[in-house]
Amino acid sequence: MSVTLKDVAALAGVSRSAVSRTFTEGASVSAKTRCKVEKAAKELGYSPNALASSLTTGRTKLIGLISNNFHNPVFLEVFDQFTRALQERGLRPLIVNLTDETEPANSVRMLRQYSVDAAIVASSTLPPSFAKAFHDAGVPVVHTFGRSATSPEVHVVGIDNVECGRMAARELLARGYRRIGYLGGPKDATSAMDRYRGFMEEVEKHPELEVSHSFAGAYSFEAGRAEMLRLLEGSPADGYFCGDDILSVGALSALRDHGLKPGEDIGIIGLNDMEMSRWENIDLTTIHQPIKQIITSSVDLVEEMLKDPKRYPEARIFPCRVIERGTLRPRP
Amino acid sequence: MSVTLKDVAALAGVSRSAVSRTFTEGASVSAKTRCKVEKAAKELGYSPNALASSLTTGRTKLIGLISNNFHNPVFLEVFDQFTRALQERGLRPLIVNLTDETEPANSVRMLRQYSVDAAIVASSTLPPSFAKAFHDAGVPVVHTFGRSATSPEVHVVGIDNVECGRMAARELLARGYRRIGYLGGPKDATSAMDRYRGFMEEVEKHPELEVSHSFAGAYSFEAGRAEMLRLLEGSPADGYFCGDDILSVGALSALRDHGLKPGEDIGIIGLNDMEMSRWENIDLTTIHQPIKQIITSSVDLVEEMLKDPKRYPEARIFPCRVIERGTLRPRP
DNA sequence: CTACATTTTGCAATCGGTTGCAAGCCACTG
DNA sequence: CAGTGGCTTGCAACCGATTGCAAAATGTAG
Repeated sequence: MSVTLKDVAALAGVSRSAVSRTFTEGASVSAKTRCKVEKAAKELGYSPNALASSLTTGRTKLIGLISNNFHNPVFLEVFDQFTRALQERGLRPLIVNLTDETEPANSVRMLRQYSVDAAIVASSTLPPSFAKAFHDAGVPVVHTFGRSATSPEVHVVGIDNVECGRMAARELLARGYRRIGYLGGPKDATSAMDRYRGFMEEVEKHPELEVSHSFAGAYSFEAGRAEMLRLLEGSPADGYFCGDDILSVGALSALRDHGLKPGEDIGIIGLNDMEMSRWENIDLTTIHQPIKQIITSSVDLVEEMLKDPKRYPEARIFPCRVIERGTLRPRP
Repeated sequence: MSVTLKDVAALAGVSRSAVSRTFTEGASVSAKTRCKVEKAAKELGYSPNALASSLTTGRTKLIGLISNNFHNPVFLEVFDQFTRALQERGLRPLIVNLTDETEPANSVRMLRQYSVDAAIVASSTLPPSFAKAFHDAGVPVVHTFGRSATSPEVHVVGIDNVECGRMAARELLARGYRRIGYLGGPKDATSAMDRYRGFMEEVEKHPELEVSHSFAGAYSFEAGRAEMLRLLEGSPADGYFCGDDILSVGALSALRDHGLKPGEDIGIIGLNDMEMSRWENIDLTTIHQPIKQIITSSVDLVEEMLKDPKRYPEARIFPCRVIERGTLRPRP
């Protein structure tokens, strides 16, 4: 079937060790044998079996990438960045699509079976305990977009969702909105609750405000749209913080159905700044989350952990900022 | 570090073979030993090392998933479906993000190093030769969304892009468009050229038509928008077949900039029927491509190939149909 | 209880590599 | 030329599993 170490060794007239050594960084081989081996390897089209070598080295370079946000377009960017960042470092993404699963047990077992060197939980909805389960099973883990904590149990890279909630509230206030609402993601998503907390904390400083809140069933267009349609049946607020860009886009679609102009009749501010939010026909004012930096940093952290699996847990929090586009009225 | 076969064998007081056999389907073990082993395994939290076993069985259950469409939202669905379909069958997706690479050599080498059982090339832009390279390297391969051929060299699952071009042309004609244009994806994409061919073939039957065509730089919103903006500078057609939904959405955005109403001033028909096309604020008339069926079928085919790697190559072509929404004028 | 068929079991080789160790090689020094 | 030290090299054990084979255990029939 496939060509192995032994075949190359035979052709080159050297021992198997010699072949192995020419293919491992920093091993001691003379220029002469290296040359012979490389020639033989090329001739046979040999490339070393990564899995076999993992048996002795204990390294597979496989990284589990676990996610559940397959209906949010921002995930396409996340996914693109992650796979590229990993590849660039010679690491291989092994994907787990959680769909609606929220228990880590299956993913943990599976990724252990494949001896992944580390796991990345890329989700803003799963609780810290999810990532913790990997840690407890001895799999180094980074929780990207996870809940930030002052004393994290596992590595977390992302944003301060509570602060983002405050930021959104302040932005609405600064633009003169007085009847304001939070339209969040699902109640069981940590990010939805954290953003809610920050938002409420800020608006409660102003007792004169009329404040409302509600939670969509998912981080999806349909859920955002459905929730906004429901709100429009009653007496809606005039400025909303939608807990995520895709919810915002759904909400914008609902406004349009009712003949309402975003930014004029009702204001919307989102969170994420996904590519689509820049599209001229969406033009969403939103809080920018530095996705690329977050992901690069996550992968950096993964690499660090490969060197030192006992690394002391750390939270890397990146600042966000408001991107002004067309869905909030201008500052006075 | 991690608990192995040997540990379980020791605790259960049986040989390593016995342990191995209790974990492999259809091996001969008595109920008694099986029970002892399972108890010991549970106690130690043992789960077999898939990579070690792959050494002897020659099966990894790893499937390479190769793609380059990370800027087209439809890929999110593709990706969701693929990862789920594979997981359901106990297979594990190992991702390769090609970005701009068009040479198969690197991916082939990498996937061979990881001994994937098969590869899926999920791309409508890469040529058949790309997938062929995997086949030639001894890696069973399915080219999903690939160019359909009457005598394929490797397994292809997808649609007949030429026929889709014809279908789009007929639809525009049936609705009374007489100045019609093709706004395709990049010229080096097989799907862009195939759709173009079918489209032209059909319109050339009607010499009275005024026909134009152009190709966007990529399958992306920006490229579609830019190309349509360019067309609007001159004298645009009044009905367009955009070679892909994301191009259509870009084009729609351009129309809006010029104060033109899609479906009234200028007609647009897309291809794919991605989720977003159903959104009320997009409402794109398009040709539906049965993505879910295509992907399920692709994974079925992968499973077949695992049983019989020498399986005779086959093209599985799925019919498409026009989904009427709001961006073409009604049939007379 | 014996003879024979059928399971069940453990031994040992194997999969494709890596690596500690000791021996071999070489050049250089005195 | 013997002695020293630094590189190279091959041997053989090992990583964590699977599996053919033969021995052992069990079951069945006479």
